[in-house]
Amino acid sequence: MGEKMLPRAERRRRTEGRILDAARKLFAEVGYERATIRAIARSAEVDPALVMQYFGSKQELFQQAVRVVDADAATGGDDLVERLLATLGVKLGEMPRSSLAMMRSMLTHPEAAASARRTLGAQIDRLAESIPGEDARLRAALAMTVMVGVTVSHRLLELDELREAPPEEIARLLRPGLRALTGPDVS
Amino acid sequence: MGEKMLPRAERRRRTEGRILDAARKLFAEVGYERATIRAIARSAEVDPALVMQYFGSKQELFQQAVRVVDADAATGGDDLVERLLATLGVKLGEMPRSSLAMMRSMLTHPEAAASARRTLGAQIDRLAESIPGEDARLRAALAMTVMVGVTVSHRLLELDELREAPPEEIARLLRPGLRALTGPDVS
DNA sequence: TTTTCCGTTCTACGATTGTTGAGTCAACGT
DNA sequence: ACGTTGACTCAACAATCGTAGAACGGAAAA
Repeated sequence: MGEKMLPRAERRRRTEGRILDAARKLFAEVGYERATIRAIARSAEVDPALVMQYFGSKQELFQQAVRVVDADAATGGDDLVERLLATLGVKLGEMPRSSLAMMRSMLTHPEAAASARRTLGAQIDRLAESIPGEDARLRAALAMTVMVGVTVSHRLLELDELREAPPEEIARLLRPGLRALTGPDVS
Repeated sequence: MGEKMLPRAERRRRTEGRILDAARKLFAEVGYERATIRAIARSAEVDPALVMQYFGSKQELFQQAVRVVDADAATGGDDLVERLLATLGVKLGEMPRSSLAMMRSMLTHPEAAASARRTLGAQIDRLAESIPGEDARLRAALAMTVMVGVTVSHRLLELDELREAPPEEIARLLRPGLRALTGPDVS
């Protein structure tokens, strides 16, 4: 029908991509445990066994699905706080599926938790470099904590109050607090 | 050995309590899906079938386990922000097991998510009454969002940076941001 | 005591899960 | 043209899950 005959390598790349996309979608929607390999395969229009053959195990499929390209330094020129708000996706309402997949599972799946701690740790390190004072790391951690809270509440819990509000409004209200955290002066 | 002969009603109450405690413990530690009825029963030193007989289903057991007494207005005299920080348990490092159980599962278990939304919504309502301005609800929601972030990162993800920090320090750094959110003046 | 009740356990069912190995068929190298 | 590779499917296994029903045994009621 719609699928023409393609060279083997190309065809493989595409199905592998379809599987990864379906995996990211389902992991992000229902988390690691409830995202069945069978459901993922069905969503990718593929036999469940193929998923195993390509990725070895559900565990490895998950790891590959949440592996991030880590290219969020795109908006690098801006202010520190502005970069945070942009990364949060609060301005555009968008966010990479892989990150959502990781966050959805981080409370119930040990490997996802480890992955989340690693990612958060790295961002805390990077953030702490731009913060003066001895408690730079703690401040950075708390800033990331705010990001986690907003993302979880907005994107995963889908709290009405946040979904209804315009992104710029959220960013505007969050700004002072983040400045107080990352800035040098605290009462 | 240690268990004396007790009147039937009393004995029932105790085992039921043991089951609920074990359920709260496991739900809080590994979340709804991974907290097996068999594991809960083993932790309560009881046969799995008994759990079913008492609570009907795993779903009902969970609901009863996370049902909160909602008595956190104890520290009612304090300031608004101080009450928030106290409720967060950031000062004492404690938090009710039932709340942790609910939060652990809220991203992957639909009913837990609904329960979390309900609880958060109620607290947002209560908080919004003390906040002036038209965006009171959004401000209240964002304040709760911060609480969610800190709790998730600290108590559930067990982020090193937060675990190592003294609670008062965390409260001190969070205060300005929460004041900016709940207070009347924003830049 | 005898009989009824009920806290508790034993055993098992059916469904679903991750995972495996044999099999099919078209695309490839020669 | 031909044998081989590799993408892909079929069917099944073992384990684990929530759950149901029958049975035991001691406490309560008669």
